[in-house]
Amino acid sequence: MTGADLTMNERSFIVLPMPQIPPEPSLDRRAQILEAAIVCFAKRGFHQTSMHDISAEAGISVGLIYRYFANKEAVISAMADRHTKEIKDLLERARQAPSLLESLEILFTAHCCENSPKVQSAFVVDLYAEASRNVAIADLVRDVLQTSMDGVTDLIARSPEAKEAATHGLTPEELSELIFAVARGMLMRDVLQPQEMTAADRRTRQLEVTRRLWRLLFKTESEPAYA
Amino acid sequence: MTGADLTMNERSFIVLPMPQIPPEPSLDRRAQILEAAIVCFAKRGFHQTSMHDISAEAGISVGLIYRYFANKEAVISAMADRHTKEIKDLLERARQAPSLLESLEILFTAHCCENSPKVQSAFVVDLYAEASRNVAIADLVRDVLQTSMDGVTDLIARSPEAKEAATHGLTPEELSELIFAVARGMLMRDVLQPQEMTAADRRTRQLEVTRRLWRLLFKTESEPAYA
Amino acid sequence: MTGADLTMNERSFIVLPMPQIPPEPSLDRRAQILEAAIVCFAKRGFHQTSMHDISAEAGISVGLIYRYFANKEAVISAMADRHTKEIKDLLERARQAPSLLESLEILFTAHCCENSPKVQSAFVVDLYAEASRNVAIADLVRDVLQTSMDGVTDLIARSPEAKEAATHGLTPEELSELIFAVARGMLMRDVLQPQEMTAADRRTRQLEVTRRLWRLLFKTESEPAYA
Amino acid sequence: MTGADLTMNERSFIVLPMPQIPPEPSLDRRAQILEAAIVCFAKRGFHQTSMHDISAEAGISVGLIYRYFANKEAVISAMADRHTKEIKDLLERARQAPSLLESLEILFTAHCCENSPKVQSAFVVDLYAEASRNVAIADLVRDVLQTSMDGVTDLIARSPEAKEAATHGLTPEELSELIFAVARGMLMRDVLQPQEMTAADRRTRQLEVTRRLWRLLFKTESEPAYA
DNA sequence: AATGAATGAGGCTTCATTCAT
DNA sequence: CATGAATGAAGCCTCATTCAT
Repeated sequence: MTGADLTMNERSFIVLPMPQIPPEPSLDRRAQILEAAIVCFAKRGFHQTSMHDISAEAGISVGLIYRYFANKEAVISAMADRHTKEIKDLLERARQAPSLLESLEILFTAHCCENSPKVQSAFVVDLYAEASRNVAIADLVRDVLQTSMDGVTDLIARSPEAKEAATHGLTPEELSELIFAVARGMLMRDVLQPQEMTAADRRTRQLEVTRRLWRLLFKTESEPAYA
Repeated sequence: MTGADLTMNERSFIVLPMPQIPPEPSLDRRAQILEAAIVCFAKRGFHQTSMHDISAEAGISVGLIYRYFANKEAVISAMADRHTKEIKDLLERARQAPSLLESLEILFTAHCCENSPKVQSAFVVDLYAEASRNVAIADLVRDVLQTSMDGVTDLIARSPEAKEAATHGLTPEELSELIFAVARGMLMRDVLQPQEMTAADRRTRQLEVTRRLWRLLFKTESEPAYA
Repeated sequence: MTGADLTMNERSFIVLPMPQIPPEPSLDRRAQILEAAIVCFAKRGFHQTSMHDISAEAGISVGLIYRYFANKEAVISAMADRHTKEIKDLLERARQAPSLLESLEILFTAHCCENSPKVQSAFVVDLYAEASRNVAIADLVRDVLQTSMDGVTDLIARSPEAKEAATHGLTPEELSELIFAVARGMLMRDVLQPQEMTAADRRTRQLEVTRRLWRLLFKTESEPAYA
Repeated sequence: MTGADLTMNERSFIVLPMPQIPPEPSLDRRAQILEAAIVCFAKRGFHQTSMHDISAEAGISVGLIYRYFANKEAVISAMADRHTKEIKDLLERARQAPSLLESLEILFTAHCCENSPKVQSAFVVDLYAEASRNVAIADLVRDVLQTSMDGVTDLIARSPEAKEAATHGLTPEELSELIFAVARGMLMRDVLQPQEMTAADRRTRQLEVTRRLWRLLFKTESEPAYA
């Protein structure tokens, strides 16, 4: 694993999603509204975001939102659905990475993208907060989490690295659980960072933790320590 | 680690905090209000909780809250302060545990207390969400986190177990960071659990993860697997 | 007066208006819209009916309504005009009845028609309510009322039954006024009936009152009581 | 029945209710709000009256209304309840009149009071309109109507005038039904009168009709015609 | 100290109306 | 001629905050 890999990963984020999205003119109205909504939600939280905030961010009138969403609750739900899809996409991308380490790097750095972070950390924390009092959201989040964890469990089970390594008597499932706990924990920490911190800086920190975790879980003692 | 240890940990929660607090009659009004506030905040979140909710929960009038707090913002801040103190108490208690494992168990199960969890997971997630848009809260949370991490770093550095163990080339600080990431991640997961889940069940799950993590970080390969 | 008469009256409603109106394809758009409007108005009232309700009921777009009516107010006005015409038609039909009693029966049962009551009681009550705050509507309703009353006054004046009868020292005009008061009062009562009540049941009740009134006004004491 | 009686009746309305009501300062808030509400409702109708209209008329803030009523619907309901009580009071007053004619006069002129008409005709018409689409209101109106009719049926049954008179083979119940139909019908007509018409003028017209009706129903042919 | 009545700004939502297609 | 997306004003309601008692 060298600096070259890092660059490659970085490109895979920046190059893939951006090109086919022209600013957002012909983009479906629902999508446009959700795009505006996540900006507001990440900035102010669900319940401090007013419908006016969203409409202003989207550059449309308030009333128009109601042509696409029954009410504010529905916007939040749709937002949660969108998040679900993005997480699943992310998982898919992680699955296709050439190595387990790179898979983890993808998962851990999804929110560190200058232009279109797949995962806005503040939004996700808010989503969990909402889940604690909205059963529908809780179900949805639990589901996407389970799917993701299953995916990573699978990844680990198939991974030659993982097999070789002494996995400390932990099952792939347990390893996956630990990995996701760390990922959530790091996301939570991310919201404490000053807003000025760049995506690149966040990414650097995340990669450090990712590699540390990877070494811990999948490197045998005999091998020379990484880096 | 036996059933006895478990009981001991449990007592350390229930016995310690209760005695010096006679139910809450002469108890300072501020404390009474904060007590009511956290119930509401955990149930509904900061911004869905109205001042009336708090006054009703406390059994006093709305106006009275304003005699003790400048405004709602101040209640949230005071709440965050109180949380800070509780976390620091928790750290203190963890420091005094006879072993590193037990220290970790204390840290990981603070929110699994039937009667008065020191740490309400929903509240903490909300606090982080708030931190993402309120610099004062962010500073405070960052500070308490740093203090806690420093404490655990120190604990690890002093721990004979840790020293003996091959710590995979990770510094005590890095280990501490990982531990807190997992702790936060597990807290976040906790809010997804159905409300019906008992404190005991939550605790069991937390202890499993704690021990798994401890084994991973501090047990050398040569030693026989735990349990 | 027998069952046969009743049937005849009934037919006079169903047979007369329908034929020249082929369902409503080539039917003028205005009429189509008004047809939809009265359904909505009777169901929800003028001001709880939205333009969208009307357009949906008519199976057209909202915008199209504005091609035929300047605004909602204009729809209500046109509706009132339509009502005026229907009342005048009704009067004409009543005039042509073979006897005064039958004339009254027609007037009193206009709103008890299964398929297309000429007079929807809820609508009429709403129209009067509107009249109380909209001078234009008030003028129109007053006018149609006056015309109708004049018609009935005339009918009474010409009626042999009425002449024969001791009319209690009341002029035809006064008798007409009383008749219309009762008619309005019964219409008002009709809106209290449960929606499930059939047109036939309503009609039966109306006929009872009509005959009672007729007996009262136009039967001499000496004659044997009716029915 | 002479002019003297008329004067007496008139006084009985104006003198009785007014004295004990000082403007309306200490008057219960609920009552104050309802007082403002009926003014607005009579002027604009239920659904064109905004909560702001009511608050402005009452000289209070909008929010305060919600301390006394759950929502607008509740204001309308309370208004309907109040109307129920007023009608029952009216009935009581009518019962105590020395003669049947005077009872009827009271019932027919309740809405013709300069300062505080017991019955605002526009409001009542609106109430019936509302009843046609709100079952709760319909039940209430039906109930008060039944009670009133029963009261008058009873009055008729006891009345010596009525017994003497040939009541045309109509039962007291049927007579009562007819009387209330006329009363409702006259109320409905009242909303067509220009707003400028004074209470005195309305009253005069109502008294004419009342006496005409009374003569019709309760005077035997043999007696000399009234007036 | 304590109450809770009162205020009014602000949020969600609806709907009459317009207008580009 | 017809559509329905779009606007924005206005209505209902909540709630933080104040203040007279």
